[in-house]
Amino acid sequence: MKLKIKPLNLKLTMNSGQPANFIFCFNEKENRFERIFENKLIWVKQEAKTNEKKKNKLNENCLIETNDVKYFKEFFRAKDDYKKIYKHISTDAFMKKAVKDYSGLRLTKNDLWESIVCFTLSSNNSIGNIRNATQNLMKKYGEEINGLYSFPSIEAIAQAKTCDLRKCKTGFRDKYLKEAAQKLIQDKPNFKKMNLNQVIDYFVSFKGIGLKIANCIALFGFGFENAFPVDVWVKRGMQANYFKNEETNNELIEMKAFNLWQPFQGIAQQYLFYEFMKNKRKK
DNA sequence: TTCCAGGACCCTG
DNA sequence: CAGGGTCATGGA
Repeated sequence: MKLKIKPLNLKLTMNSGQPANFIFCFNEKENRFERIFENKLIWVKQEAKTNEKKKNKLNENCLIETNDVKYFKEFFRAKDDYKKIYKHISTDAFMKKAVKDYSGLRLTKNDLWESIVCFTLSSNNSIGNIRNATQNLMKKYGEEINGLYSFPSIEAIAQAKTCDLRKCKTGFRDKYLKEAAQKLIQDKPNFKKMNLNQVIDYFVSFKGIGLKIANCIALFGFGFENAFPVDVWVKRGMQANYFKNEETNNELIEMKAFNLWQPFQGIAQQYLFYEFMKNKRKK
């Protein structure tokens, strides 16, 4: 079935630092992203007509094909009005360029438990390693369906042996995963009644989860688009653009982001991250 | 070999 | 509460 999501750059979105990057597999033969969800194979693809010269305008490149419209409507947050969002976060020349360069990068709504695992693994880690560890966990603790593996259940990780988690290349984060699963089972938190700050406070109480990762969970797992994860690159980018390149603290950075982009700080953050890192990585 | 990856913990002063 | 060492793992 066809689904219209406007705007959307599928590859950019799926390969960005969101949980999809770690969980979905790219099927080269079929040219599509696929995964197991609720015991069935779901997939999505987009005709790659994005030649470098043909910039993605809002109306272009928005048609995708999928076998699960419902899942991907929610996943891509189809209701988000990016025309309005782009206008709102294009506060200066830097952000205007970021929006232009990464047009079609969408915030995705991810499963909460999957988000917790992926971002717990992200601590002092690289994208490649996170992906590798996630896939290893899926192979060992997920269920095989059509040659792919589902994401491990909370119970499976709660009952896993720490040394077996370690064998999946989770590194020192092995115990964090197990403890998080056990804590969730024990707490039975009622997230529906929680606002952004309550969600962040709750997850910061987990071992291995600090403010940055808690904000990532709030942003990608809950869909709080006003969450604002501050990592090293966001900090540098914010300081370079809005603090005359002077050293500052996260509190002032969050306040600045609030003043500039509220309530879309989380989406602005993604664009700022990629635009700034593109130029500054490798010195 | 050394350094670093979209951090967080823990110990010091 | 600010600053630094430490934590697995793999790639450059």
